[in-house]
Amino acid sequence: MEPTAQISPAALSQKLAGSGLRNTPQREVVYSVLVGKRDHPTADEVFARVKAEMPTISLATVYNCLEALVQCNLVRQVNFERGPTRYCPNLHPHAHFHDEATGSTHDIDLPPGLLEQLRAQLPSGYRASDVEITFRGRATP
Amino acid sequence: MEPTAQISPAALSQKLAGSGLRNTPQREVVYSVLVGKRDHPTADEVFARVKAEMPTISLATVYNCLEALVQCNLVRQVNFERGPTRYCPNLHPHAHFHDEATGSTHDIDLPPGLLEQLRAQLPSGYRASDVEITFRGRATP
DNA sequence: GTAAGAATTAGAATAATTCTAATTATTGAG
DNA sequence: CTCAATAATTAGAATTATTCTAATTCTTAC
Repeated sequence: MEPTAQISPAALSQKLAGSGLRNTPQREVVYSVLVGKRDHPTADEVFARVKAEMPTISLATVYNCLEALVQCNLVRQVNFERGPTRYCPNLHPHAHFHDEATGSTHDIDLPPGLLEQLRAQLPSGYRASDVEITFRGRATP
Repeated sequence: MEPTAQISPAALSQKLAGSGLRNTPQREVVYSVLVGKRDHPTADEVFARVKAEMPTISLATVYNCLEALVQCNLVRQVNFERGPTRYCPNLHPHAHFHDEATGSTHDIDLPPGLLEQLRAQLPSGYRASDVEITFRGRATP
């Protein structure tokens, strides 16, 4: 997979501005740390890496910067079903739709074969015991 | 979507036994509460519902029961990327593979159109702004 | 240059989950 | 049947990840 190129500080500022946010040295460093090592770090790990370059930064600021970068679509949160784990006794293959307006979660039926088609995308040697598909958005009745 | 039928206490015991676990009154009540109202409750919500029937149960036991039911494949955890949120600067459409052996997460390229195909499964009126696909398993090199 | 708003900081607070130690229940061997 | 071993439960403490708070600093626009 070709990597996402690191954008320039000017472009970063512009992206942030597009969401009504400012650029700051902290946000630049947090972003460059993420692009520099693409191993899906946690906020704590980002904090540790950023501190090497900017020892006075606080964990709260790292959270703030990550939130800003996610908000302006420069960074994705990998597991964004934040909050408590939810449990589901439906054993049929299905996806979940998380309604951002109501906070509720609905099951979405999947046609047979779709999961297999997805599994087929895995490189050889990758054996997936589970596939989780989550949609996030709004349902208009 | 046709609902998962509630299995009998005997079948529940058998399923649990298959994973080296025992059946208990607490596990039966937790399971029946999940099947009784399929709204993807949190552990806390399960706790509240179960207490109505079994006031002496503890939250720790509810967690234990849920874990047991997940382990014997009677219940699915809806957001199972437990632990800290991870961040990813890769903006190309891609899925994630979470290696259970190493705890690491890899990006998985997706062919163009696959996300659209997935979105097409949504009932009308459902508008998804994000689709998250997570594989869990092992990668054998 | 100054006022208003935004961002940062340290540390406290909260929320979800896991751990601990004591107790109770169940199972299997004899 | 009885007893030891193991499993499950309980209450509460501990931990972990995240968010909040209040004080301070930085930017931007006028």
